[in-house]
Amino acid sequence: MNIHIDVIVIEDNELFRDSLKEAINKSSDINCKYTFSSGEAALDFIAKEELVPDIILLDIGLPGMNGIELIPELRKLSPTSKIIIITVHDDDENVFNAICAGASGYLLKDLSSEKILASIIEVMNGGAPMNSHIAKKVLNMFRDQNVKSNGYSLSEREKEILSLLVEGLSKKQIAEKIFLSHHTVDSHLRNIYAKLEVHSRSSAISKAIKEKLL
Amino acid sequence: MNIHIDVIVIEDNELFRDSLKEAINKSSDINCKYTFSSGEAALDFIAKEELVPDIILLDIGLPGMNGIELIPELRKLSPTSKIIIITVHDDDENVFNAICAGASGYLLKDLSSEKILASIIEVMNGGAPMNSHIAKKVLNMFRDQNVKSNGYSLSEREKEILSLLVEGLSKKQIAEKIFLSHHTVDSHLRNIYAKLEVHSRSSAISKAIKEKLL
DNA sequence: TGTAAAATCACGCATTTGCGTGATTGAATA
DNA sequence: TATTCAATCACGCAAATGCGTGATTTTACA
Repeated sequence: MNIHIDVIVIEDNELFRDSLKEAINKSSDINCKYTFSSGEAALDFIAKEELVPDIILLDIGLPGMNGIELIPELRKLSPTSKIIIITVHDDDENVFNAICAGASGYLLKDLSSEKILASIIEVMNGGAPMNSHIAKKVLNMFRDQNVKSNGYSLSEREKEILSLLVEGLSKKQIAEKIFLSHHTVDSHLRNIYAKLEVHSRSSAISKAIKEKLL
Repeated sequence: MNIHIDVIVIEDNELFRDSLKEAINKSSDINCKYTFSSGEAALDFIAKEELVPDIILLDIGLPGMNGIELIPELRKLSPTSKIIIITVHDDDENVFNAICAGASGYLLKDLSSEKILASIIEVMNGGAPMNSHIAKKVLNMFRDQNVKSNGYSLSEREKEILSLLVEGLSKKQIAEKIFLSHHTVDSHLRNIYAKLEVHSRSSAISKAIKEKLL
């Protein structure tokens, strides 16, 4: 079979850009015809030539528009292209933004050319190659977003009522729904407010959702 | 220097368990003294012997308590141990639960013994080795959790007021904070409710947070 | 230049909410 | 056995809320 993968490189450092291109073109299956030293140049060319690369190797630290900002623009012009970030920036914010913008891989610049080629293949096969420290960051961010707090020791009844609050029901509606007097619901609400240390329905709802209390 | 990494294996398949142990013990730096065929056996032994392994290789499909349920228990007994999942289960739910429970790596069983050893080293160095398809799943789940909806075409002013709502302020407080008449705030609120298609403050707040409107 | 949308302000009213201040019952726990 | 705590119910009141029904002024844009 004759696989053919088209790659473009967007990287402002001339040396690294050329060495990436060279490394890629050593492979028979993977081909790099175009490289760009800025996001603007790449966007112009892609728009004009209606270029649809399989893979875009993208640096973050670019002159003018940075790599992260570039991702949505690239995806507009060529939605099927997979984007692999290759950068020195491994801080949470950049990683977070790149992933949310839709990058398919996140590699650091210390990588050998063999591993970069392997990563391109992985992405083409539906994978998401990542530097293992980046992966750790992603895992930690992911976990932190999904920890269920439990520190307020709400009773089951209170959790039940809190979740109805979050659904937008009034005291009266809650009372009807779970067959209680509205006085009882009121009483539960006060206890909930006390435990959550809030003084309004709004704050309780915010806290419940943001801190994943249910 | 003389690194020494203690590994235990929890895996019910005898063949795979033994082959893992053997592969690990071929390395001079990494050592596997104990293996277990069930979570319960591992927990008992760890508790009794006060074992503190550096790495726990953990299967998901175990008899009795499954690997995911095991993670919190293992972390209680030996909080410093890093857990690497090695399994055939690559569905979203298992991946999600494993990560949230605090796994440091997620590998599939088709991996060569060299790569497993390399993964152990990576975890010891603070990384999180992951099968690239698993990584893709994590990336997708992560991205999906962080997409900002924008489909309600709220104006800037409305977003501002909505965010103050979420903070728990009353109309009067909002009015004072942004130097408006409370009538004006009321008016904005009604427009927000209309755009979000809700009829209460509670529902608006829930929708704003859950759908990441701010 | 005209028009539509956004932002501002206003009154009245029925309903809802938060809170102070109680009480009773039953289950769990020390 | 005593005591604590969750769950239930009750009254009253000041404040806040949602909504109907207006109006005027900016701002954007076609």
